[in-house]
Amino acid sequence: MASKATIKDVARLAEVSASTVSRALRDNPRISEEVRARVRRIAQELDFHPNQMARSLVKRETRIVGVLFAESASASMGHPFYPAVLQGLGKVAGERRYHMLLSTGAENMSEEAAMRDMADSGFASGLIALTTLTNPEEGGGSLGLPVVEIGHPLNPENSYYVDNDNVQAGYVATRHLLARGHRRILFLGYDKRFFMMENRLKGFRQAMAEFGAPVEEDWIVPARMIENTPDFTHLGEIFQRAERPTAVVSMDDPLSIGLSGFLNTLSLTVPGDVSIVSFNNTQVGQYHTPALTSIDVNPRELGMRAMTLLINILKGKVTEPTHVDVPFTLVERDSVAEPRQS
Amino acid sequence: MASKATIKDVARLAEVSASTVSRALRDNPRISEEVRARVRRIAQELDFHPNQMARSLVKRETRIVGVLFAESASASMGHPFYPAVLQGLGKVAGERRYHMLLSTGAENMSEEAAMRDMADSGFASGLIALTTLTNPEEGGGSLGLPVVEIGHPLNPENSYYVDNDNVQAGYVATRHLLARGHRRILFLGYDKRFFMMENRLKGFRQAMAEFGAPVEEDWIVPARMIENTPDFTHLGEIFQRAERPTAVVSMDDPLSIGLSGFLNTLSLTVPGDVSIVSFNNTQVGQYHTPALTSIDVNPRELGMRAMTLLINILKGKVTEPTHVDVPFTLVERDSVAEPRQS
DNA sequence: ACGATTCATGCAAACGTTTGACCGATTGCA
DNA sequence: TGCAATCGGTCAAACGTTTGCATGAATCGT
Repeated sequence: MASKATIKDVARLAEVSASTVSRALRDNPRISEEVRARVRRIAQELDFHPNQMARSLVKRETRIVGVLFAESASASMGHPFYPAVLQGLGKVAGERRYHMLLSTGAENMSEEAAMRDMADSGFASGLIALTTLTNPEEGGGSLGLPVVEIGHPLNPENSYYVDNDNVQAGYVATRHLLARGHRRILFLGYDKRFFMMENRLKGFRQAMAEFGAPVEEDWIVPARMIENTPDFTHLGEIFQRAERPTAVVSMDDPLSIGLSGFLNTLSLTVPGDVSIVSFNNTQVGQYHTPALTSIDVNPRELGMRAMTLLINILKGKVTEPTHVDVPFTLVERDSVAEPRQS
Repeated sequence: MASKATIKDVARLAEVSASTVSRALRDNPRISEEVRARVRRIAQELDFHPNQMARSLVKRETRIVGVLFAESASASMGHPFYPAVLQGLGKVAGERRYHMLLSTGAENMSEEAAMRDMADSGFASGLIALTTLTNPEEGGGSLGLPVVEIGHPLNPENSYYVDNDNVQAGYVATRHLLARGHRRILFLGYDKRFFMMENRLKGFRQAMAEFGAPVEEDWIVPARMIENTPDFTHLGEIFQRAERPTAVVSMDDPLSIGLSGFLNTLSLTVPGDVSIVSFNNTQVGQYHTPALTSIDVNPRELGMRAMTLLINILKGKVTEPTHVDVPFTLVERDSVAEPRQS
């Protein structure tokens, strides 16, 4: 019991060769029932567990997939989107008996570098990456590992990825407001570093065009952050005009909550004066007053699909670049109303 | 470039033996500057990265720590506490260049089983466990791996663990109410399966005794759950009495929010009619109206300390069973007021 | 100038598996 | 009865490192 039993110990006690033990335990048909049973028993008694290192060394595969969150795993977890994805990943990983290796690359390591690091470490058989940027620096050579991305990849043509249809999402969010009569709509939280945002904006424009509503270019505004909390002071002027926006499509619940508070300081109420359609359908948005109407991008499902896809790739069941689209849902709550007659 | 370069490839091109390459790359002083430089260069050119499997096999250590969340990693992530500790773990793991392996043991695997599984897999050099139960089934033999627990372990005497002082936390929470004049205080969310709860309750009793407030035993109530959301109907009777509680110590923010809503249905307001001191200081509690006064148990710090401790153990810097206490803070917001004159 | 140190490197064994090649004994078929 | 196929198992090589020991060359002290 002192140190772990090896396959040789089992072999000796079962009076067979190591190869036989290996085969017996793996249910190789060339081993007789009798021997198999004996080996099994001994292995049990010795509490033998094959050394995965040795195993992986010769088989050149591990049942480990590397999981890579943008901007160092460590930072991300603040937003509930990531835990949700992780939960999805974990669920199917568990079911399929895979382990997840979290890269937590050094502080300011680039996405690319982190991926390389993870791949080079040799522990993972495949990678899941929450890659979100529009231009990571230089793809570089292949990693020699299958990679499934969550989000919109650089080269959709030859990538495996799972994603939402973000232009559709942007479209639906906007149409929801348009259909209730809004025409002066502001797009909040734009960040051109993210594909996602580009696409949502595209959907926004589509919907606006469809309803013949004009798009004011300076009503497409990024979220300004001061020490991690949004700053809205630059919106003051826009919302104090007579012709102010009557509705906002906002890219994230926390952002929307901030906006809601800011509007209150201007004596504008939500949804009375300004309606909001938000994204991510988080708990905080749900508990906020008013409860936010928000698009749920289904992060858990994103995770599940990504892990399933990767495992299928690893098993050789999938070989062609594949794209899976995870449906989103608009959940209606209390932050949208019809615009006041003006 | 097809398949990865091995140490032998480097050796051949550098015209030295494999052992020399190994030593050169690890800065063994027995290698001359000249050779070291040459080997380095070649390794670089070949984009050589030592195979960690092989390496770990002979060194019998990996730079991987297994991380184990109670009730299957996958389920936990719903509550922000877990991502926060994961964030802490990840931060120091990254800094120290360790990887984290998430166990996602099969669906209904016990904590013990999951730990064994993780240990047997042979990938992890140490374990971090968020073990919370008062009685896991049978400790069983040692795992042969150092384990750091987050939370109160079964055998504090010979365990490594990091935890809050939960009796003190319970005490402080309760005193906060007592000091404002409350005497009829209900303890909500008790669950005897958790050490944590036992301790907080102990602190509760201490404070009550200190202020000479009587403890009604049936005011120590568990959280009843219906499909994952709390059910308060059984509290109706208690809160409709004339001598109802004027304050509640509640074990979790989401629970408190539920309670708050329930009280409203009884035409009781928070904090006007009932004050609440909550635990976990989550975002939802912060955004809720009224914003919750809540005890922050500092989950991120818990994670950081746990990882630091484990790595120190692995490096042999710590050998004696150690306990680190992470301070909590009571953050005051709007859910506590003085009781109405009655 | 010579044996004793030190220095820089190579050799080979180990780490614990898996797996293709091999081998003797049964069995099947004609 | 002879020969091939099948069965049940063993042997040894391989996976890619690390590391104790051996070795030959250079350096040193006397």
